[in-house]
Amino acid sequence: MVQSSTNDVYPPNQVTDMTEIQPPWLSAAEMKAWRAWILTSGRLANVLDRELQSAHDLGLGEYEVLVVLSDADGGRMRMAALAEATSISRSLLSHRFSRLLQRGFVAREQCPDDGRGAFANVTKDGLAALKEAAPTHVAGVRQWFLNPIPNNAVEGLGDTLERIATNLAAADKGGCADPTDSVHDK
Amino acid sequence: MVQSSTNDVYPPNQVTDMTEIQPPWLSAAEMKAWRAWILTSGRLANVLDRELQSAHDLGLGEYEVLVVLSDADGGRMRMAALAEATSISRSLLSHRFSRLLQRGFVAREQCPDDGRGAFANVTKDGLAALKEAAPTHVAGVRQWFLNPIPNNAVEGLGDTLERIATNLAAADKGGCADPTDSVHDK
DNA sequence: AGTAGATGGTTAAGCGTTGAACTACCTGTG
DNA sequence: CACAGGTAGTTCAACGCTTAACCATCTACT
Repeated sequence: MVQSSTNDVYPPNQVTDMTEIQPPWLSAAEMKAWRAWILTSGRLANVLDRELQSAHDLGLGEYEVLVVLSDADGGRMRMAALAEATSISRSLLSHRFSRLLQRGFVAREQCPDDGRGAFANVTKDGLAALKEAAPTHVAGVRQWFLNPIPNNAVEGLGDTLERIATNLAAADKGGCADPTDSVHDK
Repeated sequence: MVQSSTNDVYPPNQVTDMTEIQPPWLSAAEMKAWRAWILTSGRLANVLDRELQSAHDLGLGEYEVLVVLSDADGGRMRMAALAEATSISRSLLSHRFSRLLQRGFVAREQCPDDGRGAFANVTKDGLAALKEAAPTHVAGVRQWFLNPIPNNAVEGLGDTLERIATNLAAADKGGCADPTDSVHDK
């Protein structure tokens, strides 16, 4: 069905010059980076989630909610802001939040200024759970994510990832505004 | 509840020298890279999945299955190999596969050598769907993932990601073997 | 003031994913 | 040859996530 060793969906691998190809397909280096990204992002989330789950009965997503919340001024945030900071939908946050609520890790607080609004709070128990889980998490991040990165590359990688994340945030909000932030801009 | 502007779960930000801290917490640069990773990986998968879903009624995961399968020799693979190549569990693959099966994009084939085994095949329709969806997908990858990466950084990033992915693959298989592949090895 | 539309947040129903249990088959050992 | 244990793949039940609808409140315009 497919005779050559490569498909024609990603670029044919006869083309190995990575500097010229633009719209239609991906150069070899681009494709390698993309496929590695796909594999890495899936596996990394899985491994870290499992580590956290089995050691502390806390999902990576729940952990993130607690981290962001605990880092917020006064340990509280509006739900919408929390959703955005953790990059999940309001609906999903609502679900996650009520799971954390049942465990006593967070609390709701009426917002005085806005009758619709609510503040999310971390509780003492939530902070305790966070502190307990943090070493596991940080060790996992170091082992699986940071260690394989060359020391002098961490900073550059951070910049790049931040640029990608920022573009995507704009996409999620403004429907589909084309990203204004490309490093290839002259 | 939290007085300082930072929490004590990720490293206190008094510590800004990123070269020395090791086991306990993350340096500022490390933490920035990690948090950007978390945001990026979630958002990127969401955006690309939505693009593909709305334009071609195909999930990113399904697309990946078809890509890997179409790239395989003869357009067929054993289920377990396919699961590993796409980095998902056998169970999940089984589900995804049967969804693709219902749409006629793939087919099962008895494995002659091994009575338990099965080959996964891409069908003509599957390849057609793939070809149709590919431009959308590649455009998205370029726009959201590749464009924000400095041109000269793509290759290095690909190497780094591949290293991370390889370590994680080992972790998923051999239970919890410590990663032998760290760039910090002297 | 009164109304239309936007926003904050939750809820309901359906679907995808997960992990364990299960069937069938293969492999090695006595 | 029999049997124990491992492997390939699917299925079941539980759970988390997504989408759309929903209510309440706020804002802007007439």
